[in-house]
Amino acid sequence: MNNYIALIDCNNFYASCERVFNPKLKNKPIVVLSNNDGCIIARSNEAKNLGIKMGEPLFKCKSIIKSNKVNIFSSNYTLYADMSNRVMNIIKDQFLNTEIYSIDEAFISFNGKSINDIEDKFVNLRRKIYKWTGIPVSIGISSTKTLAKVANKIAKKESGVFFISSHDSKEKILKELPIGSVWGIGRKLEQRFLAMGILNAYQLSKMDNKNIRKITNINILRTAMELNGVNCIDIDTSPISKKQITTSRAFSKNITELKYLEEAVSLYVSRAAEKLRFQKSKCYIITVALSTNRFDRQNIHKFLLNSHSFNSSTNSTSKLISAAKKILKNIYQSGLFYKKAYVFLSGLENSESKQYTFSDDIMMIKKDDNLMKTFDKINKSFGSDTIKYANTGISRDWFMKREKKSNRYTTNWNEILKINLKNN
DNA sequence: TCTGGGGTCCTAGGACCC
DNA sequence: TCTGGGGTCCTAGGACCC
Repeated sequence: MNNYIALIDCNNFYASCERVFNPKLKNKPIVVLSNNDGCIIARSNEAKNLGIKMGEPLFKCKSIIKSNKVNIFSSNYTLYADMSNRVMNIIKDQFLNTEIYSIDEAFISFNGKSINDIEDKFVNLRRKIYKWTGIPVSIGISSTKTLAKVANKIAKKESGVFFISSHDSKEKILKELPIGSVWGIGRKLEQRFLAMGILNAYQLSKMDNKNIRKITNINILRTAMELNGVNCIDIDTSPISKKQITTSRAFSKNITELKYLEEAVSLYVSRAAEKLRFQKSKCYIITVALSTNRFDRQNIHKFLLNSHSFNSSTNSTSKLISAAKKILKNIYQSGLFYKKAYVFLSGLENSESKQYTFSDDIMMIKKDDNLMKTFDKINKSFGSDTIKYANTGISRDWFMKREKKSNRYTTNWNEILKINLKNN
């Protein structure tokens, strides 16, 4: 019995989610946009073949989109998160050691005997996920996470399941894999390696360890070792708490008035505090930042930021909003055109094992805890924002633009898919 | 007109301790 | 003339991931 690692990756995930509920989109080009309908963040294969690039601003590829009748969608995270849960549950049902790595990827660790058995198992899993959710996935299998990533790239191009099984095939594959396509090597490191004549994954795997360590960091040494089949990056099956929580978003238009900035920042604080309570944490530090449009060539780009420390950690939305408003007043400069606001929560600790001090008013803290518990419970049962803080804004004119959003087919009764039997 | 959001980890350097 | 050795913690900034 050998230990293997598989990477299951949903194909063009957001675009595939849209397709599940709209079969007319089959074989048609689709793109999904970022918040504010700004950039392309997902493409179907047909859209990729038209030369539309990942991360490209929409206005730059308008003409290709128009002439090829590409279907455009604003991002619908409610739908994508629900579809992701469905896929992940099927995987977790079958494999004990599953790490949900991102919204559309999961690593699993398993023991296997024969190559044929293993391939059969994953061909079936792939079929099952497609049948039960409508989402196509690719599965790469090998001995380490980094090699499973490599195998997955090939699976995407070929039959959907790919197993790097023999030493010889691995060598050939790594020689054909450009250095910049290795997991963990970004743009900067790619340039450095190319300048040194390290052009592909195979060359990296053959480099001297001390030399790698000298020119890069410990992570890249791990990557190189993983290419040689040595496990260095563990499967993490427990969802660990985040060490920092961020909520930041660009506005649909520039804001100059403090009043609207207060609304936006209060809303972002509410969201961040919800995330904080969801992972059962409290924070000591809140940071608020404002930024002007970094693409505006007429004006200097400004990034204004300040923090507040609490004597006693908190996850109360009211306390956090009140601190955030003070920071905001302090950093705000009139006459600037603000495009984006940020809220960071840091200095996190477990709320259930919190240490109190003599100066803590424990009765008040318990009261706050209960209030927040009720607040979250109501919003969970009746939908997000059923109750909200009034200073997070009523009309929210600055709120992000999402003009091409599809329905939340799976989570909202009013938006459920309707089938017209007459036409069938 | 128009350019995402949310994370993690590592390193270097400073402050400080004995 | 001459100025140790070893450690921790914190922070800012850089690089990476999806």
